[in-house]
Amino acid sequence: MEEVKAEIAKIIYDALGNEQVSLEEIESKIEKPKDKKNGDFAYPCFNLSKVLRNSPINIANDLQSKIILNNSLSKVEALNGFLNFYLNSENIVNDVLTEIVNKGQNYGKSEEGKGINIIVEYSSPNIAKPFHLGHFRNTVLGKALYDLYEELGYNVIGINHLGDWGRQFGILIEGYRRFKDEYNLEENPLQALSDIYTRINQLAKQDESIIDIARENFKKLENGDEELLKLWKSFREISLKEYNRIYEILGSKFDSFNGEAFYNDKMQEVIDILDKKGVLKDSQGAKIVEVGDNMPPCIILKSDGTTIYATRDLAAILYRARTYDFTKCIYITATEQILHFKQVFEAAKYLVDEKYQKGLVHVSYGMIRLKTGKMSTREGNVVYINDLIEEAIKKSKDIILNKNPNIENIDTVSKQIGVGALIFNYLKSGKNKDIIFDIDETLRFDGETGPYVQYTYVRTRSILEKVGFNIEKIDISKIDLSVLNTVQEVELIKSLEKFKSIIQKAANDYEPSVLARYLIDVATLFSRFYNECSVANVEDENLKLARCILVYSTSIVIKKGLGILGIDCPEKM
RNA sequence: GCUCCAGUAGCUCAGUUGGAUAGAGCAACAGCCUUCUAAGCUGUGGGUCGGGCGUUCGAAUCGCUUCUGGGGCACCA
Repeated sequence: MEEVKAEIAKIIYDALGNEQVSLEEIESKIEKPKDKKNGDFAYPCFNLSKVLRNSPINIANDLQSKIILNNSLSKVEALNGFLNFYLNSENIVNDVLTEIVNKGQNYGKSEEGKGINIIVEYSSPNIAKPFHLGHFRNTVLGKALYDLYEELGYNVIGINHLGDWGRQFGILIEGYRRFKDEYNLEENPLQALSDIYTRINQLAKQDESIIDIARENFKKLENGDEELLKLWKSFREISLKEYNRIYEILGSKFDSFNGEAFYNDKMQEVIDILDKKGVLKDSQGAKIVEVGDNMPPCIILKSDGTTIYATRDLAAILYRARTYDFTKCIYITATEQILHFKQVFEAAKYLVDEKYQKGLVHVSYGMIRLKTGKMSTREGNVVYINDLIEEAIKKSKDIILNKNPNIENIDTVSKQIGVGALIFNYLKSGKNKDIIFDIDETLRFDGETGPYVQYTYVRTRSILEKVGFNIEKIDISKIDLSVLNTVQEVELIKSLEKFKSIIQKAANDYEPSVLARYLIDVATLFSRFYNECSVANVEDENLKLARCILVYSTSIVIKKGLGILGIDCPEKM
């Protein structure tokens, strides 16, 4: 499509015959009209007005008469001072469908990232606590970015920077010792740990000696006390087991689970380097690095001499630069950490080469709140992701049993649809938006939702099954695709053409919602086609096959697109 | 106080390298299943693009200012 833009620029340039306006200038002004009635490309003539000393309307009319179209364009029209170009749709129809059929599952893939390493750090829950909605948004975003970059050919490394170290384990260990017999650690061990943690914290409010014991516990843990280390490891395992179950459902991929504990012995080097460079300064008893006038300094050592999260993040940057030689290292966290990462990234320039420092990216997302306010484990107003998934599956099962009682694999399908609705709901709007959790809104199944897109896919499969279409047995060069000329067909094909650039944009903007909304578009255009153009009942064999190819192509794009977002497509629903 | 994000239809949101009558979904109302799954499609109504000023041939989009909501502002992560 971009080539056509350059061609149009050349055509206008030739027709204009005016040296004062450069080819580049013209090309940069060419835009895609919002309304398809105004063609596929438009050139606004307003800025020519001064140069040519004429009204934009006259200029457009004049240019229209002088323009000589080439093969890829069907017509040009002057309207309201715009020159509107219409593409020769036969070419697009043929090019797009042929490409999809030839590439199949590889349609949309790019090589631009070949040999380049990109890290996506995401999910990163604090262990010993169940997954809640906040983690969910993070995880789903990260997984989508992971796949988007993979689609562009990058070598992606997914890192789950677990919150698996810190004083809270001192207190959890104490709680565990006191109350472990009162909780059911067999059935739902993670919930039990979390309950114990809440309880011991309550108790600590009244009994300060518990804090002292906790501090002592953590110190022992840091010094490698065998018994405590064993306990800590079991907490970590219990947590990971449960998290992995959820990651499986969401399609998340991790190449490393190195969390905070992993960097425990790697922070001294950071301190030494900063000290040696002379940037480590004393301030109010703490050791800090200055990071500019408009930001508070980055604290490296607290006044009690212990490290802090910034120290750990810096150690991770150093380690990752050495281990992964990354070109980009993307951090996904909620907006509340924006300042923290600004400070850390600034301080990192004393630690790693410019290449790595420039590659650090913080992708932040808006908070999820309840109607009653911010989620808080302490207050007990938390939405656990397990409960939500269960509810989503139950709802989709009810609907399926109602609409399609004889379906096979009901459990698999209701899981795919329930989870699809959840994921899609959290990816369809921009990541910066705060979300107020509303169970009815979250579990919607019609309109702009995951199930709608999945349903569209099912319809494509259903048609192909009915016709007995087999892509392996098709020789596309023997089919006249130019018969696909209705508005519905051409618009759908044009939307399929955009797939590659959509992936590109979604990755560049760190914004999977771009892809989600695109899939809604494709699904809507397919549904219009579906309503207007019959496939199975067409008598003309060539038209039937041509339409089958369009249906098949649509199915490829939807399935791939949803897959990137972490959503499975059922064949029937 | 400083700073970041958000403010578009009753609700949830698209649309920001400035462009042609501001778009969807939900909700409401009216149609479309003897034909490939109606979780769908078509149509109707619904808008001071938070307010103001400015830049421009042209502003939801850029600048300034102001209001509202949310986040952050050194020893939590």
